[in-house]
Amino acid sequence: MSDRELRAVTMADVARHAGVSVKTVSNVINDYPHIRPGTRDRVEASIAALGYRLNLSARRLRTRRTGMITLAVPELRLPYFAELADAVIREADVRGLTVLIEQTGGRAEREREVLSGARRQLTDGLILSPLGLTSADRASFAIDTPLVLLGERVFGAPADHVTMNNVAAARAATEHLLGLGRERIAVIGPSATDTAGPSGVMTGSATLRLAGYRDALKSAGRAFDPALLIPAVPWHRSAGAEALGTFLDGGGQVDAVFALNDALALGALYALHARRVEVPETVALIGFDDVDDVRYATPTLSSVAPGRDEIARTAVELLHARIEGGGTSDAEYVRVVTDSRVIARQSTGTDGERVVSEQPGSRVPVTEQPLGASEPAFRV
Amino acid sequence: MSDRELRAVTMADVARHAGVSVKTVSNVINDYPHIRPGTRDRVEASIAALGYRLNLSARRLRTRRTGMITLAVPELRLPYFAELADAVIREADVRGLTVLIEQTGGRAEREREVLSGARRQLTDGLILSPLGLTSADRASFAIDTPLVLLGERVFGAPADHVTMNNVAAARAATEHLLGLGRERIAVIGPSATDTAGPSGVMTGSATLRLAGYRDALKSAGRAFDPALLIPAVPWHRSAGAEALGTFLDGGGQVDAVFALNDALALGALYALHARRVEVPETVALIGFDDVDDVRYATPTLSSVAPGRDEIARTAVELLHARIEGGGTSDAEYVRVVTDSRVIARQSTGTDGERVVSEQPGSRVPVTEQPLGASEPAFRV
DNA sequence: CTGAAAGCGCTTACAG
DNA sequence: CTGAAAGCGCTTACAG
Repeated sequence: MSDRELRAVTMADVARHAGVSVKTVSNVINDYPHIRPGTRDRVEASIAALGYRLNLSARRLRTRRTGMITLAVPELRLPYFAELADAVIREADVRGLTVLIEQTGGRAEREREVLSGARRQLTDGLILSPLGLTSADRASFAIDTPLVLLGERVFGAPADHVTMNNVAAARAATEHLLGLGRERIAVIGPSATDTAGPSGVMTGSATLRLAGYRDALKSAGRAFDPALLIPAVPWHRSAGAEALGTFLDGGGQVDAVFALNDALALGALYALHARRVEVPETVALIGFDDVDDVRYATPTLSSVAPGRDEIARTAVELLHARIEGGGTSDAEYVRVVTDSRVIARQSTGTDGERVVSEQPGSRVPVTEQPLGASEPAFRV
Repeated sequence: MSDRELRAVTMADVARHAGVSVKTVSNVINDYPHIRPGTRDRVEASIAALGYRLNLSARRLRTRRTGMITLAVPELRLPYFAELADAVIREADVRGLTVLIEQTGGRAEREREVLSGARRQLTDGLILSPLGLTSADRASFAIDTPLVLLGERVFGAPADHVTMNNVAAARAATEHLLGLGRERIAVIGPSATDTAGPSGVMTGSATLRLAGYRDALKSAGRAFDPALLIPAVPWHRSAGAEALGTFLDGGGQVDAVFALNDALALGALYALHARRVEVPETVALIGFDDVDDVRYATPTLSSVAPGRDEIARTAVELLHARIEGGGTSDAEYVRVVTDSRVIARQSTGTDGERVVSEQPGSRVPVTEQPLGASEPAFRV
């Protein structure tokens, strides 16, 4: 005999019981001002007495608001995204928003579904970290719900963007390795196409971080050696271990490794250990993301802290503002680049933890690109 | 000029456009049988032409179903829970359910909120992994929504349970260490109260796993030495590193460590490395949970695979059945114990990966406990 | 299959 | 503040 089968207690019941109008009950529940304390008490007593509970579906039908937002990430089991989700949930909580998490697996098809599928209307807005879709799919992002994009996969879409300071941070990470006197610095994580850079247009974390790496080499007067680029996809530990392992077993010689994310770095560390290569003595190693794990690796892993909490906070703030603002029709969007820091630990010869450098972010308005245009902002 | 401000396209509009009744449109959308193909095509063409989209809030108000379930875990950034959430989302997807994730931080107050707060009605049911609430709070679990409990913190609550095979698996893990000839096996993770066991009633992963450890010692004719219990709370890497570090620095002598979860084990590994203690030569180490990380630790970490995917699948299945069944009023609930396996890796002297033993699970009906009664099922 | 209509439980403009 | 009522967009029993 569950309550669910019975007629629900409604606001009208509460109003009758308390001897007030429905409007007053609604006012009490929604915390509107100008209610006499006595009236409020009476209503609250009636709510308790009748066991009344607000029906959220009814409210939503009326207000067209769900109070929820969606966070769509590739995979929750990747520590970076688990930590990001954690941070987004906390930030949303502060604003009274509830977070729905979608996993896309980094597949373009799932990302499109998240943007315009049936579930889209479960929430008032979307924070999406695309991996499968690219700038070429820009039209897919023109949806009539508030949208904030994360990462560097897509540019020129009609949405606010929050991105890491990839080029500057990668450059600083490379400079850190150069500062240790390392000469042959491998990069784990680019794919074959990143190394080429079709038409010079840069998108994707790999391409941007690679550009930072090349910047650093250039400034130091070092030659860029394509043989030191070690492709690895996806950016999981297993791929990092396999890629570096194969490289080393094939006679590859390096004295430092810049892994394009921490999962790859942890995999690389595993491959180095397995071959009895000393870290940092023989090979120095740095990752990117500064996930919790790196503090407990042996040796502890140097990494780039890309401002995960700032990303979460900014994304929720921007989305919330768009939701409150009511429309997504403004032709002007904002691109926020977060502050990042290079953090040295044992894997680059520092005991304990030391902030080696900081890369300030920025916040700039971006005028919507015509859908046909290419995005020239990030040419090398 | 966003669509959100305009009057929405409704089923009535579609019906008018297609020249059919609203009922027919509803039938098409809900995939009911007995619709002539021609009619279906006409309706679908009208839906496309008008850009119609079903209003989920309206449907929910009518059907009292949300199509969503809540998963409440302590923290998403703990790898075990990130992996569990990942698995639950996949299982729910298969059944057309969407998952809302709540983080409780393991705080009793937040857990109570999840059980009966305003957000409870956002979804049709709840999978909760309690950490703060105990069997003493059993009354809090008597809610009128379908509920599945995870873990071993709470017994006798009016809900289905899915738990790991803690005692048997911990016993097997300890036997694995004994089989290596280890004599002084420390346990990281119990709290002060677990070691005592008030009134002999056992709840909590720590107590159950500790019982398995003692079982194994007893069967092997070894004495139990309370000095080898190393308290560590919460079960994070940092706590594991600190706890074992302090123990070793205080002159503690061990040749093996059983960490009550993998995070503690990874922290312990860090503490051992920091003190140049060789693993597994000097100290063998095994964890519990078999999270992804342990495969990439150096050495790779032995662990207990507790059946995470089975837990996710079973929990979603049970919850789904309760939701479809409509009520939670049956006095009979089910307790599912999953199959587990002890997996040996380098930290216990195995190169590669080897399943050392398997512990079969079970599925038993449980009659609801009177709220006043104590739970005698798991006395030592 | 159709057609007309009730009702889910809110919020909110309206008249006082 | 009150009171009576419209309307959000569905689903579904009802009569055909």
